[in-house]
Amino acid sequence: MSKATIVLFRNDLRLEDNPALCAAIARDAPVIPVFIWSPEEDGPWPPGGASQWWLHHSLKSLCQDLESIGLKLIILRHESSLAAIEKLIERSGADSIFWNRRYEPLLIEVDKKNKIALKDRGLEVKSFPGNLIFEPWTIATAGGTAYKVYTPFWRACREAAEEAVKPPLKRPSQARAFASDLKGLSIEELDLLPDPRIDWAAGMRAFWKPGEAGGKTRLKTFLTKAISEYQTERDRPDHDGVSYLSPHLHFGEISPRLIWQEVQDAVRHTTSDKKKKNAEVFLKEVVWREFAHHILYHFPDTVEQPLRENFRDFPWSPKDRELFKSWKKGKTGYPIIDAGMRQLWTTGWMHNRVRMIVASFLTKDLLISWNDGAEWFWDTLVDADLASNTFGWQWTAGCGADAAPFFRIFNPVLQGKKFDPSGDYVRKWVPELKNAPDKWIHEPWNVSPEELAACGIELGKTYPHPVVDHGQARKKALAIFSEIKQG
DNA sequence: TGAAATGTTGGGGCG
DNA sequence: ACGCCCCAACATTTC
Repeated sequence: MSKATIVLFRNDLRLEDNPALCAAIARDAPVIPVFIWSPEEDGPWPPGGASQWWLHHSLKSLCQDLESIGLKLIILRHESSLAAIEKLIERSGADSIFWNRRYEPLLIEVDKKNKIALKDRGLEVKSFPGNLIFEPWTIATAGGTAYKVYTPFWRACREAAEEAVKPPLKRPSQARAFASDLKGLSIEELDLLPDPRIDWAAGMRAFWKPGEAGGKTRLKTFLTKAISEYQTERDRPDHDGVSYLSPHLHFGEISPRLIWQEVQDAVRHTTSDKKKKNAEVFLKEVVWREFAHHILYHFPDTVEQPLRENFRDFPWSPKDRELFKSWKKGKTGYPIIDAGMRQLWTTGWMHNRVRMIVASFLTKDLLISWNDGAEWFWDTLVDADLASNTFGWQWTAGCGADAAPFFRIFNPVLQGKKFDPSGDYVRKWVPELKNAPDKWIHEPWNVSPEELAACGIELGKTYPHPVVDHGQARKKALAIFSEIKQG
């Protein structure tokens, strides 16, 4: 039996700049690309509903892409990835297995154990850096410790970049397929899609194109247009000012190294200092993602526990089911909050500025634990990523790395007026308010019932009263948070 | 990658 | 012309 190389696909569902795949092809033996669905290995964080929808479509796209270079993706389903791999080795006689690294604490453990077990069987096992620009252990302070503050981390990355950021690997044009037929499952058999009777995915389908080509298109579009105004436009949920790359990055449909490179290329010959500045701001955002992974790698407990220990026993309110539900469903009576939460539910995504606003509202106005917010995001976001999600929530709650100070409490009305000045974002996602004028669309409780009626609004009926008074909630939060600010 | 409270300044109205 | 007061507008401090 001819020797073959297994390539595991996990969160790197792409052909371009895929080190494991390229290395396998370079080995000049048949290549067996494999995807193993083993959500049990994610422990408490198996992919949520929105992520599974994305994964289904991304796998479809990957299958086609692999076919175009002569390969057939083998899809397996097993509680244990090791058991699935061992079976496949028996059937194929493969003598080596390559993969790109993962960085979530539990998955690092899985991959470590698998590596040892497979090496013991005499296989050549190789892991590659593919999903981050900077491996988490390569960036360290002068004292050799992990960074906990973003700016010095950014500087360290920026400095390391000239050396560390290698040109992305080309998309392979041809590969040697494994000769005999290896039976696997169809994508449908993984049963990743939500019940088709409730067409929950309609909004997601309308907005997203999962897969490598979709990611590439997003990047091209962004680089030709929005990047030039990124610094200010990225804060505008009512505009198209962001890259929309987050889900593509999470599933590895696009490589962060490729993004880095293409951004540099896009401004290399420009004479516009402004464009250069804006591109740099975008790279900084890409590196926030790296920072989140850096933190998760060095502080694996942060998935459940706050990084700052003085938050360990923080007196979060016992979760009021009704209140929490009003947040989840976008019925808090605060237009910008409700718009964001409904955008999330409909499209599987929320604008980053609005994520900060709704997260501040949950943790500071409602005093509900960031863990509960993180869980909801995990299930509903197509870009749900353990590192970024954990990091973002701890940041807002004030208990994480380089976190927002306890007194930084977003005012949903002011944020709305500032970043959605004409109310278009609210009108799009909260149609009950579509006839409200710009002037008070972010604070409908501050106008008379007559004025509301003229716009077809009746508070408590067509649109909810605010579930809490922000002014009072803020005072309460300040009192509670100030208790534990020390340390 | 906040917002509110408090402090300061300076122009204009007015006696 | 002058001082006084008022109050935006802006700056600083505080939470």
